[in-house]
Amino acid sequence: MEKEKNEKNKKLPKKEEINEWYPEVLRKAEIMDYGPVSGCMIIKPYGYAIWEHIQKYFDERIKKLGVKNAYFPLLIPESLFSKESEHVEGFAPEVAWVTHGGGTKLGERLAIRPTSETIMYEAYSRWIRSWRDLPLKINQWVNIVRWEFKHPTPFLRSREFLWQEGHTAFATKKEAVEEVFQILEEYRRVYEELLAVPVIKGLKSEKEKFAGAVFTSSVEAWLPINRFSQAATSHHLGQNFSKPFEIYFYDKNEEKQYVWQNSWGLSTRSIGITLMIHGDDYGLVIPPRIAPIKIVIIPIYNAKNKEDVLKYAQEIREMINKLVRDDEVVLDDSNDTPGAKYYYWELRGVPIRIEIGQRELKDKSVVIFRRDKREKENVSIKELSKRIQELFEDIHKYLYDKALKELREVIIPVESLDELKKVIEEKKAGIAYWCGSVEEEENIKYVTSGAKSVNNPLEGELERLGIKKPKEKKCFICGKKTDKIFIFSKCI
RNA sequence: GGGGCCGUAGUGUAGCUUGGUAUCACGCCACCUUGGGGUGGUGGUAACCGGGGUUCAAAUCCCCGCGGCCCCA
Repeated sequence: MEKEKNEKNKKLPKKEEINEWYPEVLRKAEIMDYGPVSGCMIIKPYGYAIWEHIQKYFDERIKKLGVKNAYFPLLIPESLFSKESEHVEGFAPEVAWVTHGGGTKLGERLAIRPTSETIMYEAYSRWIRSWRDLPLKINQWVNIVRWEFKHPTPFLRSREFLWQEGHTAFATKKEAVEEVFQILEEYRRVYEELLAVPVIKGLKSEKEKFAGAVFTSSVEAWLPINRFSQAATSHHLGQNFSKPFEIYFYDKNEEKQYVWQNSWGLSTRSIGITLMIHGDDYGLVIPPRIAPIKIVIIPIYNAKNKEDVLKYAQEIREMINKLVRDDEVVLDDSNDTPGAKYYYWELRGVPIRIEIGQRELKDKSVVIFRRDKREKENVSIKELSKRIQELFEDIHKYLYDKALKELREVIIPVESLDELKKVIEEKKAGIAYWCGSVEEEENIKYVTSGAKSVNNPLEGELERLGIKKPKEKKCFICGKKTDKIFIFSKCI
């Protein structure tokens, strides 16, 4: 009986019980912990290091596009927050308000930012005067509070989260719209190149677009909880904000013009998406490019050869230090047995493990274990550096391909609402030609008990990802002719 | 938005029906032992989610709050 219990604790079945697997593994691997308030979690160092990788990568990319970082206040006066009507309506239900300072009731409530359009644009209206002030491209890395009432899920749906929000202003609509897709492509890169997660670039439906936007584009990822997740968004705001906020400039002809604006964001949800997709029954599998610890070295010795083996392990470590940062390699010389260390580091998702014992010492080699496939191989130290680099690439590719295969298999072409209903009941996603009407989307949600439109994939996306299209180019509900294809699914 | 289940050391649990010294395992610390997939031993550490009520006495019964999970809309 006790043995049985111990065996059970070893493996964490991901597929069958992912809703328990996910928070349990995240906590055991020390990615996060719960805080005292529901939906507000602690990101522990091992999890935060992943965010730092994402930040570094994206920050460098946007700086090349001329974006500068800044910081705007957390608190937004209600009057300012309410200036754009669609925007307020969209966010009002989930805004957390500061109403008191100490014991004194404030004259005006202050919103804790659920997003920073309003507080930034108040400043933009003072900063932008001439065509020479444009384009203005500012980004901030900050926390956000949105008071969700659904069950919180670590990283994927929490009341407080971290993100970057870019807010840009242009003289012309053309420049602004171009940038929307430029940024969307950067988000695709973050997911596919860094996190090994395939995503679909596309446009949100009228119903699902950002409150206050002219249109919203997104990248979307499929999760093993049988839902799509909005992985990042890039909005074109048109002049919806510049008019109420009076953000205008005088052009070269001395004519007054309102600016054209965008906003775009990527949050810590990206961490949740990545970890949920790649993990397995042994715990996390962290893609090499963001792994806080990339290599763990396990020395295997007995009383007689301990010194020699450890010395050899040290040598190997120094070799590796040329490939990865010193803090990204761990030489685990603690007193646990090798097997115990294997399980420990596998739970934490370290991509590569190097085992070193008497045998390897003798023939100047090491055993390399790759976390993704859980396979071992023997490598001579001459080949070590090269092989590690190959493996990092290969692990990334393997994880990406595996996720892509699942994405392809889960999107099913449908020709009617009944078919969509069936597909959603089977916990998959549907793809259909659809006219995009808000009423029809409400009906879809009702009939399928909760499915939404995910997005309208951009030209070429479905081909790029190898996703099948439906045949007839007419709306699967009203039958009207249309060229627009949408994916439908439950979402988180 | 509606309904249900649950909360005991860091983790997983026993105890709750029928109120009376809180069980076991893992983990953690020390020492010995062991070492190529969770080595074995000895000793130690550590808990009743918070508040209120009932009672001589509450982990146990009642109420409120906080938190976690599930199902339906």
